[in-house]
Amino acid sequence: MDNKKARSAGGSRWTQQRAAISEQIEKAPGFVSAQQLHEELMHAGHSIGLATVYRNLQTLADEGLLDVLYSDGQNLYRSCASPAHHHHLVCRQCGKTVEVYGTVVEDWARKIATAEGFTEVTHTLEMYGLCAECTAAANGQNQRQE
Amino acid sequence: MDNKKARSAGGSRWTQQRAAISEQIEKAPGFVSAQQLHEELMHAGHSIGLATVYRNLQTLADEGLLDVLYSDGQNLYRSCASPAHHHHLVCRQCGKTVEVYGTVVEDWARKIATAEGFTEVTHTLEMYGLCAECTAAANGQNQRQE
DNA sequence: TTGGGTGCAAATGATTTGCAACATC
DNA sequence: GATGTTGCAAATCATTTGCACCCAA
Repeated sequence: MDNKKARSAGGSRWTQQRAAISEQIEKAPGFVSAQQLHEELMHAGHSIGLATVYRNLQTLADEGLLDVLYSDGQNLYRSCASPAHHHHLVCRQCGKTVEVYGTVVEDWARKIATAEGFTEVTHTLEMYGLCAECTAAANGQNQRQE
Repeated sequence: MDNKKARSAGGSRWTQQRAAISEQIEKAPGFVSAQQLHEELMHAGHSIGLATVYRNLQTLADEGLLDVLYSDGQNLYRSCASPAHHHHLVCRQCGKTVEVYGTVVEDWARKIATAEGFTEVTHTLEMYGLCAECTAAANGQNQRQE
């Protein structure tokens, strides 16, 4: 659960700061930005430099312990529960996130890429929508908002 | 072909600058950054402000005439040939881009999202890899570079 | 001990914005 | 002629970095 240290790569040390960051991001319900996380950490009583948060977030992401998402001009991070490759279905309205597993996309991507002669293929896939609650809310208040 | 004006939304004017930008980006072989495009325009003899390039790129993208891609801390734009939804397979090395069509991902995404109760689903999918040439080049020079 | 980690503040770099001059409709 | 657009420069803002000090191994 919180024993991320074991999963950490060899080259990096397990400091208090990293522990705090790692812990805090797991509490977050969805994706959070570095700044957001830093603020939360400060409120939680920790005293960590913003740069340290950035540095660790990057390191943790590199080690595969975090998922990264780019949105609105900034990177958002999220604790990555499973080491398995997966995607996200994020609610545009409330931010609710569902982790989606499945090899359909992977297989398809690999097939297409191979057909084109590409190797070392990776991909990024994110899905956005309105979750059930937000859809209901939207319909209840106004037919269409744009 | 180059009659993008017709496709332009009603609220925006078709200025020389927008025409130049629109034209230049169509010549680009792959994705280009705003700065890159601006530089090319200057070289091509046009005198356009960087801000104008940014503004137009955004507008054009909003109108669906351009594809946007975020990579390496900046947005990259590319002329969107077909109005049809498609994805890209980009070579990490040389930037060669292949447009990929197919409904596999779309169908899958819609199915998953619906199952989770989401509506108004959209998604982003980009694929990266090494194209045939770059793969060959990489193998020829060194077994593995990292 | 000792090299990686941290904190701070300054630096960077892409993108945005205020505002007066200007072109398009 | 009115209004959206352009240009420039200054302003933002997320992220990075230099460097002296500190701590985990």
